[in-house]
Amino acid sequence: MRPIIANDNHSQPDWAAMKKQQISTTRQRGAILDALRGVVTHPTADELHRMVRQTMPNVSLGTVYRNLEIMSERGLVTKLNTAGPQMRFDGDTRPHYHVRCSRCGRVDDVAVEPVDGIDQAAGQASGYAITSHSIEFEGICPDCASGGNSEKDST
Amino acid sequence: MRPIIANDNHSQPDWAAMKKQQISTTRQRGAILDALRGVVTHPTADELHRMVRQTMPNVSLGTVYRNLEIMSERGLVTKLNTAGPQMRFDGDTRPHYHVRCSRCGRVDDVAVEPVDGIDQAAGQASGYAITSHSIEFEGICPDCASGGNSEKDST
DNA sequence: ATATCTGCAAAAAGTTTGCTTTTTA
DNA sequence: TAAAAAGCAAACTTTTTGCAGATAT
Repeated sequence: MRPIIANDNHSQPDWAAMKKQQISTTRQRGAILDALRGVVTHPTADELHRMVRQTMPNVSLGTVYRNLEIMSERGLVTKLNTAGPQMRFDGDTRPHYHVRCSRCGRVDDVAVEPVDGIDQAAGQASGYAITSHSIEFEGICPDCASGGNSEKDST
Repeated sequence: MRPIIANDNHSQPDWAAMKKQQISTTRQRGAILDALRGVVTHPTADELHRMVRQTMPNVSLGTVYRNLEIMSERGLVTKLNTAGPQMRFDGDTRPHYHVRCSRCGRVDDVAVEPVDGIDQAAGQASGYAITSHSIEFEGICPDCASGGNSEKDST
């Protein structure tokens, strides 16, 4: 069970990654990437906007969207296709699976080994040229299970 | 490879299923369920609306949404969490996986055996009480691969 | 008869876009 | 100083909702 640790002590944003991808290194972009990498959750654009605003109060939501888009194109972050009406983003671009709490909507990583050979089987069964797959588990998170929290309800 | 066949000759809508689920049997609801069961694709609400309108021209989009919602709650249809901005629906409620064409956005069934034991592994790894999982493959569909069509582009 | 449902239109929610000014290379 | 990006607001797309009239049990 490989722990997926958040990168919490940011002295400097990861300008190197941006330079390598040939996108300009703006303060906002740095802050957005930092915020996303600083959490193990999978925030929506709006949540990220609120996070970034704590240190940079007039970043606009449009900027957050634009940067998440460009950074996902360049492989610095990942767009998640989880259930629910909003896009979610992941600062960990290594392949891994996700689980969504059907009660509160929270999305966590699942550290199981990638299922092997399934892309090939799916290719044969469907006739598609498969490039990847994603798995989303659904269940009740520990917090919700322990009677605790009773947030959103996003089933 | 179990073929998933569409139910194309509808003499009568499936009133029995609705009665069993205690929801009233309206013409619109019957037509929507019929339309969805009549295709192997996974239409959006809007596509379904257009399909139903061919035989029932003043069904409203709101009615389509409301019925898909209630029928998915009662297990007559399934809401799909595929990538892309729109919800898609599936008239086949048996557990199975899906593949989405990254070029044209089309979504098909994938007849591979459900991966066994993975829910338990995910439960241990995450601490969630897992109830289910879904897999979405991504790739290029045969039509797009053969140079043919060049529709939406929904990557 | 009464509860449920429909059609319509307006409202919400989420995301994208146009434009002007500011920042980066 | 030319190209890219930010901020702001308006536009767009998809889904939900309120309400009056119609339909189902």
